Amino acid sequence: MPATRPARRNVSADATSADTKTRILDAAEELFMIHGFEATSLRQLTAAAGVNLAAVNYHFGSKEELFQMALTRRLDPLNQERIELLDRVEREAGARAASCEKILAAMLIPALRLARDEKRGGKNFLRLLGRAYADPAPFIRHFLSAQYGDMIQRYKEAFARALPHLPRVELTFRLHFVMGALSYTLAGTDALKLFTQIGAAAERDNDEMLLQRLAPFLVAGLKAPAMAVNRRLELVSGE
Amino acid sequence: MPATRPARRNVSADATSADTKTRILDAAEELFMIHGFEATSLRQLTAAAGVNLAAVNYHFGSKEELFQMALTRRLDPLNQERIELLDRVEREAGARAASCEKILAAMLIPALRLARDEKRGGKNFLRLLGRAYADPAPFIRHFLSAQYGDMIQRYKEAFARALPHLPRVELTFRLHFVMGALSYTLAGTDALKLFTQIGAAAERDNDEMLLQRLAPFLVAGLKAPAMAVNRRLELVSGE
DNA sequence: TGGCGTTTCAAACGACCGTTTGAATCGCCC
DNA sequence: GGGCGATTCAAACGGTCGTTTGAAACGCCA
Repeated sequence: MPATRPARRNVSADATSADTKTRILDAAEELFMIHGFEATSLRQLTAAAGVNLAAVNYHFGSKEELFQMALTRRLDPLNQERIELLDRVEREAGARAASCEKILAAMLIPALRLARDEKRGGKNFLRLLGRAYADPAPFIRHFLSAQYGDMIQRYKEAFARALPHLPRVELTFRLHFVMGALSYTLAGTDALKLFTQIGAAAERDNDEMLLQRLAPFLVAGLKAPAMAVNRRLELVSGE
Repeated sequence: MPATRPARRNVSADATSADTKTRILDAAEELFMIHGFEATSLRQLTAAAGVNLAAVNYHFGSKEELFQMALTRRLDPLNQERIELLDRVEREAGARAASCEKILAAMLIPALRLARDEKRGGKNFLRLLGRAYADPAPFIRHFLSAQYGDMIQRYKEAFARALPHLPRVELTFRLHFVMGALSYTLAGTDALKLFTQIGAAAERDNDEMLLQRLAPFLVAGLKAPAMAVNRRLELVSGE
């Protein structure tokens, strides 16, 4: 009864052809990114990885656990780097509050580095992550919330110190908007094909240029004056 | 050979129990919103609608066409209202360019009205729409692009006049960010459960409060100074 | 009332799904 | 070389999927 997962035996530092688990994870990263969790079948996934169909259940237990492992593999180092950068930014700010720009940079720079590093998944993984944010499956939501919660809380407190005039509730909403723009940008789905006319921008630069342009947009949004009480969204006077 | 869709015969203005097509569309709106397109089966959908399984293929041809029809039903009036409001805003601005705030309001107010109107789908449909933005299925992407393209182009030109100093490429990116924050906000998935501590806000007010708070955030982001050339995203001096 | 196009219905179709099984194969240690 | 756990493999499991079918029920008009 293989209720408990068997332990790896010999971890050969194989450089030429990756072992079964890694091949599965790499294929999962790409296919889940392209098609989403539900629309990706284990049959096409194992075929793309060049492994037997049963290998997923043997090594990971289930399709859901494979998905979580594909996320965790890249997300844990990414989030740890984010925490370390935030620590550093706050240390260097000393008694003063770290600036919005620096805090946001601490959040985006690790993603930027990861996007440039194909060995850590590169752009593929960032798109998978952006996709996962928007996926409604309860196990995905629950997993991300457990995996991201602490980091988000740390950043929220940092932003609260950087924006002391901003009501806490308003900050919560704005971080919500920040996550939305970020995940949508990372996912790169862009249903409206807004980018069709951008043209000559080198493909290689796109992802970092995206985050480079995203940062000032988000900083300005975060620093915007809080919505005035009783000042409704209005089209023309008297509406 | 029922290759062509049969025509409706007697459109009874039924108020008590909606006809089959409407019941299917209502159930589709809710279930696609909750579970997404792939994860929603026609069997649970027709069961929820109280109609026969074959009714979907009879009335709509396929699951994909049903999805598109569920979107179109609400989206066409919504977008038309957006175009009309933009026309009005630009007419009132006269020779001058309409302000960013007004243009954005013309975009958000119809969504706000729809969120308040349960007869037109209310919050459910807005979440379905936000979800559809993030869905990678090619037929959804293609459909939204065809359905939204013209309206987005109109708004893009309006924003370009309101922000004449902003390079066109920068505006394209920023509208991308705007769409991201908007769709993520509408979808309301919020994998990180940022809202858990908001507390006492009345449930009924949430959706309009969301858009009320989103507007100043987005306006500030749109008005932010363009990213300086060679000014990289940086953490500390010299990084 | 009979006929006919529209709609509903139960049933089945073939295909694919995630998962399990049990035997075959591999790689190491005694 | 034999033994044994780890891994791979082909095959099948039960189930669900979207779609199709052909007959039954319905609603109108002649």
